Amino acid sequence: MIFSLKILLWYQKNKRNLPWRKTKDPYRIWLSEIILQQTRVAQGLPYYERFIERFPTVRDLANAQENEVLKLWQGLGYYSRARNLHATAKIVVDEYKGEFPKTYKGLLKLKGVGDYTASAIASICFDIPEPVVDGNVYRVLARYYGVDIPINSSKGTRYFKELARKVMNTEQIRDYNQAIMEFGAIQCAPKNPDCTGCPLNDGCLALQQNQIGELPKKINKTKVRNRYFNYLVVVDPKNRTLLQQRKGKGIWQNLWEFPLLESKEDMDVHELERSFNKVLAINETPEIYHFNSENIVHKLSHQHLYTKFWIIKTDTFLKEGVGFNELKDYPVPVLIADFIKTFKI
DNA sequence: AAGGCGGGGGG
DNA sequence: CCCCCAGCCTT
Repeated sequence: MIFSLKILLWYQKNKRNLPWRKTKDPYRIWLSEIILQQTRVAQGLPYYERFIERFPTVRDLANAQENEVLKLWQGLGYYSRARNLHATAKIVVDEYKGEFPKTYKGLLKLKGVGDYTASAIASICFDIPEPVVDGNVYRVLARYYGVDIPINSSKGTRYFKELARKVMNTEQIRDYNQAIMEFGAIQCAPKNPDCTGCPLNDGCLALQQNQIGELPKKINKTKVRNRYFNYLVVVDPKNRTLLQQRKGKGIWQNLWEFPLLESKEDMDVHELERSFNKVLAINETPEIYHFNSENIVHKLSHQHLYTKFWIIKTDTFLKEGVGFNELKDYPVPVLIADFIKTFKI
């Protein structure tokens, strides 16, 4: 039996029951694919349910405020996905009469939709024979066909897309694309895959050559940057605080946080007393103490954030202040959300 | 071609 | 602790 039929057969027996497998609605498929970018099914699933509940149609999503979309996305990471999701919903409603493009090329024009996502939507919704190549597919193909070209090189990108196209099942592309991903996620897992019980073990080159642990190959290039964050949690006489929205280029764009003083190295209370007014417009000398004496280390894949929260009690009434009980409405990074959970005035 | 962008779970 | 996840965008 050929590769694609074995994959399809395995899928029939082993596929999980997932909500986006019950529909061909482009809106729902698109939403599920954006959520699942670089995200495990288990983590994305509750977000998908909440998005569908709150935004049953693309028009509902387009009519929302970005803050609400980001709030619903909070905790899922890669927030450009949420911003692009919202922007694309508006474009689909305003410029495409509420209908998603029905071709691979048309889909590719949407913000936040790249080669993988366009292929997924095209094949699942419109039966277009375009192969998906995600992390799972890279792994399955690299192992089964014994390919040691790095998957994150430009040569690898081209090679695996071509290979995927060559071995796909065009008649059942909708099931096949989901099948090979599901196979990679469950049977051909990244670590300690169950090769003994695998229905494709007889033809698997990596298994024959004892290369399961070495494939797929990847060029490692993650460099971690250390940063020191001092969050200034102002408390005024009416128990209000200051919150601001992150703008510009870096992490957490358009999410909210307390006024931030970033430093080259760890700061103590004396340094903070000297420099807090670079960020805050407070005239008197407030009472300042730290919430955590040891840095809270928040680890992103590419940055380690050594963080202190400073409580600043001021006599000044904050005109733009936000009540602590209103913080729950603002989309914030997990780092801030964790602080809010544990901080009691 | 390379770098930036989150957060969580598993081994 | 390291790796990887239904990737995409900018430079």
